[in-house]
Amino acid sequence: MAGGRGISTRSDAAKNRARIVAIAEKFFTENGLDVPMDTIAKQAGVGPGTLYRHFPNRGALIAALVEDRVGDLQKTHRSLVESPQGPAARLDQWLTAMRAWMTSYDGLPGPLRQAWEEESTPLGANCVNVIEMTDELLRNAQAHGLARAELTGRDLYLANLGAAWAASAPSATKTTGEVVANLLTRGWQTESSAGVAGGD
Amino acid sequence: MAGGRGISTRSDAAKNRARIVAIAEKFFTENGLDVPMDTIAKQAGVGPGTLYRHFPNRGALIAALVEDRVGDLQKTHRSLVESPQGPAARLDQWLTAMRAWMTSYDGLPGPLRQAWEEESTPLGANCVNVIEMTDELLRNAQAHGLARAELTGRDLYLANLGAAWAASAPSATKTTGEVVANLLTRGWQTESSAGVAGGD
Amino acid sequence: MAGGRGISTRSDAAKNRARIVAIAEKFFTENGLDVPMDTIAKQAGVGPGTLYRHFPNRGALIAALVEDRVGDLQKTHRSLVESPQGPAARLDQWLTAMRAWMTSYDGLPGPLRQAWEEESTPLGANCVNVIEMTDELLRNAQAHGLARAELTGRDLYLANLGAAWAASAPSATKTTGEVVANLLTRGWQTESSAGVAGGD
Amino acid sequence: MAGGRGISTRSDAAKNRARIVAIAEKFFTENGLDVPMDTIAKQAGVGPGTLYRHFPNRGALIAALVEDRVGDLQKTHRSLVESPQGPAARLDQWLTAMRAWMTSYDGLPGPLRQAWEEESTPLGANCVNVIEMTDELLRNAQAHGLARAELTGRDLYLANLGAAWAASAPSATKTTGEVVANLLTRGWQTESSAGVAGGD
DNA sequence: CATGAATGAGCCTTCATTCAT
DNA sequence: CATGAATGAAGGCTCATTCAT
Repeated sequence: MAGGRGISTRSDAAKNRARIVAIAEKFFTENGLDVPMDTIAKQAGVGPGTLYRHFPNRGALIAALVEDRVGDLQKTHRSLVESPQGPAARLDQWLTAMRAWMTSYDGLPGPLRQAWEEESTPLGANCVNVIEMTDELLRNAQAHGLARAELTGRDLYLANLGAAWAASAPSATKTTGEVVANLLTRGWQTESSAGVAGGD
Repeated sequence: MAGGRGISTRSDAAKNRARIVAIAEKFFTENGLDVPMDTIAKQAGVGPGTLYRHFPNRGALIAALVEDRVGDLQKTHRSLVESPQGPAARLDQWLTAMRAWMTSYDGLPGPLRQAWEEESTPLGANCVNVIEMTDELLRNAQAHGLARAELTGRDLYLANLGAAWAASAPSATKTTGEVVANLLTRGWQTESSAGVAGGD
Repeated sequence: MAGGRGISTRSDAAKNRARIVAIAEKFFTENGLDVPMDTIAKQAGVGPGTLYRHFPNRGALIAALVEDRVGDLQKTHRSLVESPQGPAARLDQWLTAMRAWMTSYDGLPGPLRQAWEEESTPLGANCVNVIEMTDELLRNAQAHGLARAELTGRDLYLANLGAAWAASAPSATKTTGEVVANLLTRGWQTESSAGVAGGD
Repeated sequence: MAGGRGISTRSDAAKNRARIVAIAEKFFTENGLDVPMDTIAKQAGVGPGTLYRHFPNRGALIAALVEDRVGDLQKTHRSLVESPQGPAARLDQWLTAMRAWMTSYDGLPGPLRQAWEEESTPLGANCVNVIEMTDELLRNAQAHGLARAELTGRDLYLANLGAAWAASAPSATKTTGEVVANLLTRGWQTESSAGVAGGD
């Protein structure tokens, strides 16, 4: 119908992709991840076929959006790595940022848990990426004796994913998230009870 | 309960209900909570109408199964309350038992998070119940200075729900659960980092 | 359970039947004929089995209620037959009363149309009865040259049933019924158009 | 409509839609409006999804079929308007045609009564349309003193709808419709009884 | 005679994804 | 490369009526 020669067509496609991403971003932010694909396509002014050309399935679309946000997260990571703060503070801030990323969209923890450690899937690749960044900051804290030695980035990742998920509970307040996070940082024990329960 | 003469007409109903519960238990355990109601009915050898007579909706069926398991949990609670162990150890064991309960069925944390603090729904009532038991053991630990004073049963409940959820990740190993739980108990910080990062 | 000897049981049954009728009357009046049988049984404090013992099916229950109202209609008929008014006025009043009967319950015209001329069904028997009463008053009017000779009670019955049905339209006003009835009485033609259209 | 190159993709959709309409027409004619949607879909050789794509609900499907028939009715209207016959005869013929339309399918009067005067629904729009055509012919008759002045198109529409409904009674004969219609035209009174009973 | 448990066909939709045009 | 039509499984639920207890 258009009849351009090739390059123009490509830019068409790029424009479409961009519009889809923008609309999906909006819808996912406002309504969570449960929006039907058709709705997104319609809003983006394209047919579902076009949507599926750019993103072979729902997961791919989510992954693309998530990837964008991972970009921001990487910036945070870089700035934390170079930050003058102590390793523990850095890790702490990192985890907070990570949880924010995990709750970018309502319902995101689900796919994130699903893709966890699946290096092959696009979403999984991002997860691995985030885990590695976590690992880096964690190791640094461990090197200074500020974080328990037996922990890994994976552990922190998954635990915080659970925290992010829990904090999205219907009757959860804003505080809820912080409390749960705090628990992950300090545990429920006091120093005097250490060794008495759990652990090791 | 079954009994001899006159009173019943319930013998058959009870039998059916029991069969439904047994089948649901089986399916939920094997395939998670997403089994179609009709499948359960069919397998139980009853019509959908009968299923819906006993359990007006999927939530009610889940609640019934969960309630059974809460029974076990209560026993655990009682034995812990009377246990000679120290308060911290008791709380620790309680939380482990609670997480086991939360993962009775694949997908259970979802409804549990949903019903959380809804006293009116059958499932919510059970949650409240569990939270209270948690609270009791927590307060006891707090009274001995073995658990941080600002925590509540709700906090521990929700955090552990998140942990239970996270530990159900597809590629999670058995260890995963323990590690996350351990994190909730002791936090990631070492003593020397306390105060440097995180909460309060 | 009661243990009376027979007569007492019978009175139990009668009491049940009466309660069912009373409740059904109430429900049908308030919510139309679409109320589920179970609802009526429950409200009447009996099991559905009992309900079905007294009334073998929904139609029978409706028929029983309708029959009660036919009783009133018969009184009206008698008083009209003995009334000093002219035959045309009597017929007119009769038709009004009949339409009121036809709309005793929302949705009644349906079953009435269905049962129409089925002498064998209980509801049909009532219809036949009403048609006969109509016929009597009509014939009287015809004998005085006040009603068109070719009409029968059946015709008037069915036409008024249609009118009753139409007057139950959602956005019908109170006037609607009267207007339609008036149409059935006088037709849409003026005298000067008689013979030009329709008829014969 | 089918066409040659490029524009379409609709050829198949149109074909499907046509098939659906044809099947629905057939089923509705033979079995009344109560045919399950799934049945129609299956018979049309399409999935239920396709059926619902074309007609978002049963009402829309009915409306589409009814609209087709309204087309015929409009032709009748035009030819009557231009007819050399007198206004009363025209109105009479119009009402007959309208009743025929109203009974296109068994059970149609129901939805028609429901949608009556709901300009917003597709079916309602058609009703309004028909009422307006009725009004036009009625006014013409009134202008010549051939129809009672106080009547409106709405009145005639609804009264005839009731007549159409009544004439669909199970044991109604072909004659029944005519008799009832005749009643609406001339009323049951003779001239000599005018004023004695009814109206005004 | 009452009870209420059981039946089970039937209904309307929704949506991720594919593929003909 | 875009379109949007088609798919079709799946799913939750109702209710008139029967019948075992």
